[in-house]
Amino acid sequence: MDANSASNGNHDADWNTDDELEVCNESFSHWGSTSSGQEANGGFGEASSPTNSTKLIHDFVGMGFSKTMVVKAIEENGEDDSEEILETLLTYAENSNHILEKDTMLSSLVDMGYLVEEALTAMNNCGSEAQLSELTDYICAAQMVKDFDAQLRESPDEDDSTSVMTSYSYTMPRNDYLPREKKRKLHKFQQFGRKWHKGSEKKHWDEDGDIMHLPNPMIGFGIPDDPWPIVERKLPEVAIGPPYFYYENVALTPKGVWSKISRFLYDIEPEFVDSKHFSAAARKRGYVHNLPIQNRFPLLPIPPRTIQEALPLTSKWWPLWDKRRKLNCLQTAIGTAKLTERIRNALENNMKYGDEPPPHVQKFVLEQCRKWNLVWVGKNKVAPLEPDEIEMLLGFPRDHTRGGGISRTDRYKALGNSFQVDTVAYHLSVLKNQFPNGINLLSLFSGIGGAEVALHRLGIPLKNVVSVEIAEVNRNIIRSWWEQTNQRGQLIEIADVQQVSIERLDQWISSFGGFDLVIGGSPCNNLAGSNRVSRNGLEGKHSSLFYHYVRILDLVKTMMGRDR
DNA sequence: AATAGAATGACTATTAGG
DNA sequence: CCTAATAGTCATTCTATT
Repeated sequence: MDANSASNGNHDADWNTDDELEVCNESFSHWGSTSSGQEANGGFGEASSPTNSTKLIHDFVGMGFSKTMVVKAIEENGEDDSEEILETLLTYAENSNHILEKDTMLSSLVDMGYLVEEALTAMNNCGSEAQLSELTDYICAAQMVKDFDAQLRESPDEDDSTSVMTSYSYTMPRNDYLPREKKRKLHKFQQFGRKWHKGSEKKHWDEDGDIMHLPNPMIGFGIPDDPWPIVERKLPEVAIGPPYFYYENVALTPKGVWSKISRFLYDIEPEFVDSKHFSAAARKRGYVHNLPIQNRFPLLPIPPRTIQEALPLTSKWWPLWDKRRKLNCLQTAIGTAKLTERIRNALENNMKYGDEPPPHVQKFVLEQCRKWNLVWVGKNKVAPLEPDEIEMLLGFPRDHTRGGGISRTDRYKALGNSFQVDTVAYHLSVLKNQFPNGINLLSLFSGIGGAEVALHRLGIPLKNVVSVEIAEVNRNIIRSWWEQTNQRGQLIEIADVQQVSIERLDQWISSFGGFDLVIGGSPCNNLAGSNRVSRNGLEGKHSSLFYHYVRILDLVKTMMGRDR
């Protein structure tokens, strides 16, 4: 049984009670309700005028459908309405694809000796694109958790009060992560100084062996409706709030970066989550926080979790041999028009009569589609996502980044650097019961306000928000969102984290009575894999601003009376 | 025409896992 | 060895405004 689902029911009722929330709800209502029947004039007219069946067959086969399916569809619908035929063909394709894939996977698992129930749960949670090995790992790990749990109940453990660092009861066995002694304060700034003196030898500080490994599947301390029981984790004493804090960055960093981040954030083990479990696009991120991890609940409505559900119009053009159901990570740069043309040419020059393109062409096209997150928008035509589609995939209201004089390029950049709202909101949902009257928020590196949007969509009132964001266009986006959602609290905008001084913090804290949450994701420029120029790690020009997050969090903790 | 801002397209290495 | 993924940077070109 899953310990989670019991807690999912009690919060959704709150969703529509507030006026402001309804505005928000409206902007999401296009999901799932979009009908795909009204367009299809563009580029399709030629097929319907001389209606003889050979031409029809030729046209549809040219679109990538098999001849037998086309003939069958024409028999069913007659040859007058090409719209109807196309719909039928798409239904065939969808069904046969899904059923085939699902069925073979399920029977393989059952053949291997797993229970049908176990197999289905695993398939449900790992997504329809999951490999067999991923599914078996999932089932195996779930079994281990069960056993471990049973063992715990048999022999209640004795407390090891000798160590300040209490152990983490995470659901996966980990021998790779060894929390350090708590000599932090002095030690970490000594280390900080040492890094700057490194000269010729590049990776010296990675050599001490504490490399953090990423979990597989990447579901952190749990995702909605997953069967893994959540065990209470024990935080180091110094890490416990107030304030709560929540730090985020890319999961795939150079070696040693996450160990260091964790070391600076009170040795808390990062929670690595891939947002593909919350949305139709992947987003592998690490989160370090001191929030409770029990009784989380997801944002409603549940967003579409496949490309086909999120972007229904692309299904018309999606070839059978493109098996993608999830998008890759949404980045700041998009594919070029030249690439679209290259792909179109490759397909058209190799499209034999009534057949799929040859394997080497398929391979090339699929590689490029994955690399640049391209979707099918016409016959043999792929294109990058539109900004509003990215907004939707990330959980923002439609047109969140639109207007205010922001360029298309800057929208892509801002969105590519943002939170996935559903994922973050799931982690923050535990605050709702604790703060019925709202929270005071310190939001560092706010970007386009992912944290604010997540809290608002959770129905957690925002009392005082100090938002620190360097880009003016992003501050404009947050301010206009603040006004449009009729926030009653106060929004204080600061441009630079380096200007967040002790004096200012003291002033805010004494005037608000403290911050309830310090949230932020520091720049990943120098950590991200796509960076070919300056992937310098945590000490890079931008990414080293991480240390300001640590500085400010430490100050807030100290001023609020803990950790002295 | 001069200018600034926006758009374009070419540019790998480091991870992890099999 | 292989496949696969990856919140990006930069010089150049285009375009809108003056």
